[in-house]
Amino acid sequence: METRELRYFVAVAEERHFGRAAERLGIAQPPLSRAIQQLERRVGARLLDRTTRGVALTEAGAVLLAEGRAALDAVDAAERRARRTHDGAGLVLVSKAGASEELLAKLLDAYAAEASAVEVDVQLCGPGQQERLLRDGRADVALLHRPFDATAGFDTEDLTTEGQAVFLPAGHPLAARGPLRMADVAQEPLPRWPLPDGSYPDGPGPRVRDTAQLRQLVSLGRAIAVLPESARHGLADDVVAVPLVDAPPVTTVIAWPAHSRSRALADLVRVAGRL
Amino acid sequence: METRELRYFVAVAEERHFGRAAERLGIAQPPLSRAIQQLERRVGARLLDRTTRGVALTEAGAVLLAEGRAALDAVDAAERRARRTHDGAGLVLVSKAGASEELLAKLLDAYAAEASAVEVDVQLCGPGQQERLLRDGRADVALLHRPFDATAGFDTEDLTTEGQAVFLPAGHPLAARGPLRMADVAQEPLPRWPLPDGSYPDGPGPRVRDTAQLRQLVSLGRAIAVLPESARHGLADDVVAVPLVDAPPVTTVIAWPAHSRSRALADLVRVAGRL
DNA sequence: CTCCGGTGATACCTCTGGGGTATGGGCGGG
DNA sequence: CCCGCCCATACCCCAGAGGTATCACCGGAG
Repeated sequence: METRELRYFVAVAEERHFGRAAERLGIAQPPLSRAIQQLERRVGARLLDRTTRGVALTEAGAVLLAEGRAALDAVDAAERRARRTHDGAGLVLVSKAGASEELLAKLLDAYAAEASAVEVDVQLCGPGQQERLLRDGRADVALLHRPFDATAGFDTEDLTTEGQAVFLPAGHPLAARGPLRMADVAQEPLPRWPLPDGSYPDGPGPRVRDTAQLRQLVSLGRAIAVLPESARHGLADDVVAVPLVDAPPVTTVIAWPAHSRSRALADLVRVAGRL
Repeated sequence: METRELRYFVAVAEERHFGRAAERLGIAQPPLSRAIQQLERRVGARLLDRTTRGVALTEAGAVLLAEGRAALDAVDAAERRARRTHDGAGLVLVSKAGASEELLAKLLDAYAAEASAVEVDVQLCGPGQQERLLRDGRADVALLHRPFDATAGFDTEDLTTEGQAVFLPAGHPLAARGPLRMADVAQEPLPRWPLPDGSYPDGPGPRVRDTAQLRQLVSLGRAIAVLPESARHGLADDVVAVPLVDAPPVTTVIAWPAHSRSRALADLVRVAGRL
């Protein structure tokens, strides 16, 4: 199976429409139809149910969509990592903006002190995007937070575990009370995080893309946030953090693709483990 | 990057020789040379150092070889799993021959009793091959044994942990003594297991491919074996198992590709977790 | 030093098959 | 019932993958 065929299939499966998929791929619709037919012959299975209104995935098609996305990411990763190796670029570390800031700073300092340290390119992103970056080779290593981020398919090492706290504007009624419970904040307008496809769930609450944005909204009195304790690091005094005693603990882990074997990555992980 | 290019590159990188790689690929050498040049232009990096005696990998080439193999496995997996879904085939479970036999039997029985059970195709193989089968889609789920098997990149769930024992022919001098220590068997001719590439390390000791073979050799008095305790299950009385008190414990885990989401697999894992 | 064998690269040809345009067939909605 | 939307088919073109013949280069044997 060629990656071209797989890319074509993924486009059609996602658009559920040959015309739109062809446009997205920059080709005409008829060759796309033919390519999918050829792919179906090759796989030996019908992948799409065609109707006059569009297409639907068969069971086999759904499997090929899921597995094919992973395969395309792996191919992209191979190309990107080879190119970056040639360019002499260092490691790309990805972390959620505003999360584990202190830990990240310590890690970067400690690693930079190593004799064999290479340049570390830090990339910040919103939640749920790190896994994708790690999978398609745009990043080499990530800081993830269990149980929020999926660590499936990566090698990981636990770094720290901490409780969560409620972050409130200084004047908020709950700010004066002692430690809170989940029930205390159940009625508050919690922010909405994007789903994996980039859209937001319906409902009240402001839309946020990362913790840094959220911090600003809290400071503006437009939202309250439930975040790991360490998010209080570097906070101005217009936001207060109140421990949330019955929230599940959050573990920060360092994660990397399972088959990675580079010296630089191994050093970074070793340094992280010693923090 | 097309899978064809990647396959060509992996062949040349493995053979370290354009002529042999071309033969293996079933094409002539000149188009292979051109394809690699085109790949190097596309990646933007020299991947091979050509000499008049053959080729050597550059650093970028080594990265592309490692990542490319994983990517090709992922592409193969996508195709195989889609085909098997269409054919209505059930799950393929792979386990090492002779290992965890009782656990495997219980798992298969318990799963078969589920209302929504599908057919489970059991495939037995030698050590170190399960990961490959899981990665390239020839299997859906595996029983692995930590710390012997690499579980990196898979989702896993621990099933049982057990100690190891020495398996001896009934008349062996050590068979009469009580529990043994590692030092007691250090001088014995332990069997040689194949390396990941299929070859065997140099040295004394018989070559074995799986635990079932090994059991027969022990019974014939040609070898002694260090295996998890559960390997004593179903053993004839011409072989005795003596506990090895200071051997590292072995954990049997059930493992599956991280992105697998099939109902049948989820059921099987759930059943395994309840054993 | 020369020559030979083996290695990858180049030149040039062939023809497969991927992509384009034009058009057909079939179904749902107004 | 007809129009519009959507995917499939027919047919053409040419980029590019693959083949053969040959070259250029280097190491080693004599």
